[in-house]
Amino acid sequence: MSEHPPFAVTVDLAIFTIRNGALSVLLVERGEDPYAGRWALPGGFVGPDEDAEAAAWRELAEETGVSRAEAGEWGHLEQLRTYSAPDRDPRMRVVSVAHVAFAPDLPEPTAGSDATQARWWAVQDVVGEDADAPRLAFDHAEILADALERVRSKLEYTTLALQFVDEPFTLPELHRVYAAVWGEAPDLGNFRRKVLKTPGFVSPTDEKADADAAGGPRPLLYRRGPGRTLQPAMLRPGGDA
Amino acid sequence: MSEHPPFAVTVDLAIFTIRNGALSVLLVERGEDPYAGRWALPGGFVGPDEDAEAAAWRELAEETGVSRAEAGEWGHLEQLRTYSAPDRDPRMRVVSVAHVAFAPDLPEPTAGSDATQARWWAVQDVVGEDADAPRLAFDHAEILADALERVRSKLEYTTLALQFVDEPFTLPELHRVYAAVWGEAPDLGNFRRKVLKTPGFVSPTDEKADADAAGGPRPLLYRRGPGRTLQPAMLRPGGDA
DNA sequence: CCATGTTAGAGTCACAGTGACTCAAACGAG
DNA sequence: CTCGTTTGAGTCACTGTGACTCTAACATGG
Repeated sequence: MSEHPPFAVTVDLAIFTIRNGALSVLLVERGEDPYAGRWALPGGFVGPDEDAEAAAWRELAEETGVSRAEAGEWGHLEQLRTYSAPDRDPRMRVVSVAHVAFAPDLPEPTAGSDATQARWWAVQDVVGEDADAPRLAFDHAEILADALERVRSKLEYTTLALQFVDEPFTLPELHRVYAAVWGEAPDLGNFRRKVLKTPGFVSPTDEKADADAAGGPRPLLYRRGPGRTLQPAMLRPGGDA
Repeated sequence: MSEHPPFAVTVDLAIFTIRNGALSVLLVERGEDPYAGRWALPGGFVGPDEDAEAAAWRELAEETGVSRAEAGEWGHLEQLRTYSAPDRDPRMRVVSVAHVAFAPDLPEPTAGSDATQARWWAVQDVVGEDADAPRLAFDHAEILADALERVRSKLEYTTLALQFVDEPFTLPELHRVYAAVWGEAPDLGNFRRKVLKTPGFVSPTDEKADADAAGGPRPLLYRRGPGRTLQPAMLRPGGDA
């Protein structure tokens, strides 16, 4: 009872956004061993006077280069799960409380202190088994896979997609969020019906979007509604897995 | 970068079962300060060579008095979330990886080393605001509330209810699991239709249960099916909250 | 042995939500 | 002005659900 082994506690973040129509995640290149030169999820140690969530917010603000107050306005952050395999860090015993964060399109990030550079990666280019896909450091490939599953399933039963668009937005824009995250989007007509019939999902404005080079009518603009859950859920097209 | 504050890492378990038709949770009475005499969730420190899940399995076996191999057969255990408020333990910085476990009716438990006694509590008697409801130690009331929400929602979209019954079982028995966990049960006829139409939920046998003192036809016996998810979900009767 | 109360399980009906469509109108580009 | 694209309205068949009813199988008490 008196010999508790010493642990270090960190947070790791899977920060998602949508860039150029593709779901993207922020990765940092490690500057030091172990895994020097490999890409990793941003993260850091939990401070003596903060809990894991506060540490995650702090890292989110640092890593994206916006102030913490600003981050609180647009961002959504939640705990994912904790990874604690004894050998996940070769140096010492490190337990990581992983978090997931969502944000609308952000500027190119600035590198943190312990990383040489940071940039957005299309998720497809990271989880793929291609030769040029980066092999992530530590167990971050597993964390990213879990985070990805979390985002995809949360789109089903919450209004989380709103976190990926800037206000005001159009329904086709919101529809493209689903397309980017799920890889496959529901039928646009049915999607509109579902969103508009769900109380509190979006609130309409009486304005129309600016003209689009692609042609077509100018779609109506909406704002985020107060609703947080979808009942019943929006179903993934091929989502039996 | 070189001064990482020292943390202790523990696991806490919310172990649920159904006793006398009521959802119940295992609590231990603390024998020492802090919170001596108060009831708490069972738990313990994560060992140097195990991850949090292994520690949780070990504690589950210890606390319920069955061997770990046996526990693996009937039990289901999963990580809930991690609690890391800086002041959650007055002695030192302790981060707890909480887990949830489900089991069919178990014998009265044996006390662990650091607890004077352990027993099953009906969940209703613990979360209630009654005068004789125990005030749980640490932040365990919050953990229990989160665990309870996890069980209730998992019943909706998984076949988790199977973990609460012994094989073979009848559909009315399974129905009473939903009644106990949700407080309110769906209509029995509709429940049967839903369960039987869901592929892989239950597999029928050609035997009937023994006679019941309450009368009525002897219900058919079933076994657990291989399916793990429900699509679409089973809806809670008043479950808008 | 019969009447009575209880319960398992089958079945019915109306309704909400969904997938897969079609169609008209609004727009930019050539 | 024409053509291709896109928004948004609308239709139709089908699935799943909630709220029922009805019958038959049981135990118990007279």
